[in-house]
Amino acid sequence: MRLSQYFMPILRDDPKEAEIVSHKLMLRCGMIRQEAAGSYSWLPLGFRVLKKIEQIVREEQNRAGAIEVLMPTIQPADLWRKSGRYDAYGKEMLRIKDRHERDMLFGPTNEEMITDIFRQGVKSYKDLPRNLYHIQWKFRDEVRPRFGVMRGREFLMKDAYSFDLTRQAGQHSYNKMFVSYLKTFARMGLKAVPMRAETGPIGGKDSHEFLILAPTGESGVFFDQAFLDMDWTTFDIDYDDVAAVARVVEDFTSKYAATDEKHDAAEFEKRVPEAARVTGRGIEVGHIFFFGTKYSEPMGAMVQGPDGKMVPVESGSYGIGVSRLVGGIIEASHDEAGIIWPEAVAPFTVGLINLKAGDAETDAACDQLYKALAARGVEVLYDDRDERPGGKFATMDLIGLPWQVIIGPRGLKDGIAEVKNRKTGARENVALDRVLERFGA
RNA sequence: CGGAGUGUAGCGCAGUCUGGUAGCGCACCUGCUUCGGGAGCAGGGGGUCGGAGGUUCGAAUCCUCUCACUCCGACCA
Repeated sequence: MRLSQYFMPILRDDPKEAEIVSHKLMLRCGMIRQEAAGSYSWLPLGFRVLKKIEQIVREEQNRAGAIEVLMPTIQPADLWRKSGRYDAYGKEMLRIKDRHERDMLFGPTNEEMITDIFRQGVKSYKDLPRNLYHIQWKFRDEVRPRFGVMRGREFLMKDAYSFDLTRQAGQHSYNKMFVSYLKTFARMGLKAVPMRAETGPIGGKDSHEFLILAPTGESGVFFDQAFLDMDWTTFDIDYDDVAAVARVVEDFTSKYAATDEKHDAAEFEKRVPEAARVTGRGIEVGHIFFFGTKYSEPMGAMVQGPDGKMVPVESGSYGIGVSRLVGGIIEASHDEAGIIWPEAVAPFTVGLINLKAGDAETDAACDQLYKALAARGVEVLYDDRDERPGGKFATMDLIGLPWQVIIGPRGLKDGIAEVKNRKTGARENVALDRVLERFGA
């Protein structure tokens, strides 16, 4: 993409409504635009990141055996009356009437609808287990939305729902999601520590939330330093191996980790040596629940067991805040100059800087490299604008692409480009004809 | 939902107390000089002053109502 033809409205000053760093940076980079309290348009740069995150989530859900569907944002109220949550959910649920005066609502979550879908399609224990998910916009009419996309009212969420015949099978489904969450967040460069959680309005028996460390997080967190030293990235797992999956869960839940709601100071001090006690703030990026038959019973989601008897299915639900992750990753990865995108979610991999647009030789070298990179599938944002170098550097640092390739007359004399790593700041001179291979192209 | 604040150009702000031609910086347009870490000079464009009523010869400014947004607390992917 040529920056001269892109839509990326950069701001030099922080908009005053932004309080936390991710919100400021997203606005300054032109990633989002606020439309109402807690409601944002996603501009091209932000949209690319959102889609990258969504795709990683999708791949890891599929890998763990979940099956993608898509349910509507607007739901009929009757479904919720059946589960008893229409009244219980309170004002957070946005209620709407259609032209026939039928009660509708903008879905804050989908337990009811998915259970209804499941009920129609599955009658026998032979059809279990199943795990259905979708990635869809939710609306929760928060009393006080804030912090940009971190606590919006409208937000993109992945929610999965598992259905099993027995408690034990349900536990395995829960465990699979637990492990897939570790992998999902790790792929985005995050260490999301699983912590035992309150079940809240979703209700149920077992629950963990996944939190990433960030000073602006909304929850206080207390955990064992050993978590951060664990291997989050390389463990490979056979999701059908019940014992192996359970071992990973066991491994990641055996150490102390709690949010302030569940924190027990005495236990913390007993179980964690002083030097290893980490206390700080965390951002919740995922939350999983095992709730047994809480919804299947009232919703009549029954299957016929081997003995011919009807039994309610055991189910769980599993959420990842996809749009929140965009902010969360920035909170976890930025510096004074701007964002530092982990490569897996970066809107572009390479920022190509033409230091002297209008100079025939520099233009030619940049154009050639730009086309070659693009042709080989490297995502490159080419700053071909006629601007001064300082502004270009500042913009590129601000939007935080992992790599910068800097080409100007000075280096060009010797046939070299400069390659800069945004994260480390390290620069190296690379012969122009070697830049392609430098990016695996 | 309680408490506190703010609405003036794309962004940041002054002007409001004490009514009298709507301003500044950045950004944007034109020209010249510049050009490896946010340049200089000159010229220029852009505003229903959140909205509606009222007071007044005259309202960004005073009065009434209203809407939106932000922050602090209780709740949450």
